[in-house]
Amino acid sequence: MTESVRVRFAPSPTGYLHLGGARTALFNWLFARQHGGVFILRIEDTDIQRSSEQMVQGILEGMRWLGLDADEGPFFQSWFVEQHRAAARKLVEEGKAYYDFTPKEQTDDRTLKAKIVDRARAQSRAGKEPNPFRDLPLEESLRRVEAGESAAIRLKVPEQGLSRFEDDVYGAQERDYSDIEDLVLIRSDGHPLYNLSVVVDDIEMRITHVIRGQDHLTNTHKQVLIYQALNAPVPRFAHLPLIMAPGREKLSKRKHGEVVSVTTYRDRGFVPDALVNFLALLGWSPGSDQEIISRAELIEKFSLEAVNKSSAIFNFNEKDPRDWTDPKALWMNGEYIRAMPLDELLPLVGDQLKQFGLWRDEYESTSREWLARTIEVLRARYRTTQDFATLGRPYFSDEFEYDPEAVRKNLKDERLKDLLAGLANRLASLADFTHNAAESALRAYAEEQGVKPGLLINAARTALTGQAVGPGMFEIMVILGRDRTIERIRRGAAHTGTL
RNA sequence: GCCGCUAUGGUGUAAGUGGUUAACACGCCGCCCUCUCAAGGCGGAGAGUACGGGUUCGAGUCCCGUUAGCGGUACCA
Repeated sequence: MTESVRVRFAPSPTGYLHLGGARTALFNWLFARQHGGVFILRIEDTDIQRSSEQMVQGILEGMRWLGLDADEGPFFQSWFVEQHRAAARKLVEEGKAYYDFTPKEQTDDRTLKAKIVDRARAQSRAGKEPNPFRDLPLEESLRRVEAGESAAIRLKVPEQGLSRFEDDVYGAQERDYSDIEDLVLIRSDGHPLYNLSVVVDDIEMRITHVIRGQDHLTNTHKQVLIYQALNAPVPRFAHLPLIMAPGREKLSKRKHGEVVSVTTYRDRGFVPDALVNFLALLGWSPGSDQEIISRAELIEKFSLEAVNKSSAIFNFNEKDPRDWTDPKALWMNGEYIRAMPLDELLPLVGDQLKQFGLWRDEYESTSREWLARTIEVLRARYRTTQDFATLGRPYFSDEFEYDPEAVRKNLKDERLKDLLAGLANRLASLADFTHNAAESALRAYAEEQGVKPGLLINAARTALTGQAVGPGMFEIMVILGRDRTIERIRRGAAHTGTL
């Protein structure tokens, strides 16, 4: 009987779901789906001080939006603290771990990192000193603990030999036991520590493949030791290369803020499938030239063996508001907006229109066709669904700004004041206000007046939308309808020469 | 300091077991289309594969060294 695949995503709720975490979740999810396995969500909330309910909700929200549904969970690691303690006690009884009565060192986390390095440096220079409590007889240890003396529990790490495991991404891994210190399993205040907790939980949840960030690669040796001490089967491990910020900096929630938060992408108009597609290509490739890959194909083609070993840079530019995130991510999102069925795009655009106060109830009834057509016309030039509400505002509202640059370019000609007024009259007298009728009328009028049609077309576009760019001008007229077209052209005539 | 991981254009990636001028996508530039901007089509610039040594008829691919970046080194996760 072959044990079916069971994987988990185990974020700690000390911040929102960021892109690195999302990609880890995605790869776990893809792996599970591909193997018909189980994807488990476990929130590692044992760091009570830094965890918060709000962050938990944020993570859940992000995963739901991305469509990474868990088959089991969410479980909370804090539920299993007693089991973690019991496991440690068992190891002490079996002589595989011991009570360490060394008083706890005070650490202020200001200079924490430096302290760790200092200590490690001193140790590597002078050599490790054996822990005096490592071989204390069990009876004596228990007596002292019962007497109320506080002690941490440490794992006995072999003094000699080599730890090995095979990583599904990084290959064979080795580490000398002498480089691993007797790690603390349970703090002297009874609080179980990370390495113990994950292992006990992963055993309990019968995890078969641990897929997580590469920052855990070297610590995996410690965890393997705990599995062995607990007589539990060691799962397979696969570590994922890290995602870095420009300049090869670590991607940090604190430093890089919203660009790395999944919810930002939802709020700013990303299509979930597009972000999933983009994330999948960060550190993995199907081995072909294919860039646009559907979720179903991702499930089919994904493999841990094809995951890259080197870290990838997520290339956003904090200064440019138009290119607020990785240009390739924006391009890809545009591809999805262009290619996806209109029925699926409609509600996403609708959400943005609502967010910007541009929604009208008739878009769901009498104007549904109009909305669909308008989105169809606009989608070729937008990269996020939010663009419909910002760049596309003139199509949904009469209140919009005239871009000074566009006015200067298209409405500065003095003759336009009369020409536009004349054009408005011509359009008003049209029997049928259609694309072709409007175009014929405009071209005929231009010829009569001895001007190039382009002059009137570009002027009209700016009069109608305040912009110098946009869809074909007669498309715009049809979208706006006769009344608004005429009104805006007259309004535009007033703008001529204002700048 | 010690241990480990990594290294292909600006970015993301290709280049089965070493085999012709290192490929694709994004971005950038130009042309076509055209009433503008996109989209689309076509083309261009941009790396000789971090550096230095080997092995080999032949190395981005194998080996060694160096450098750089990253990770770990905690009674954090």
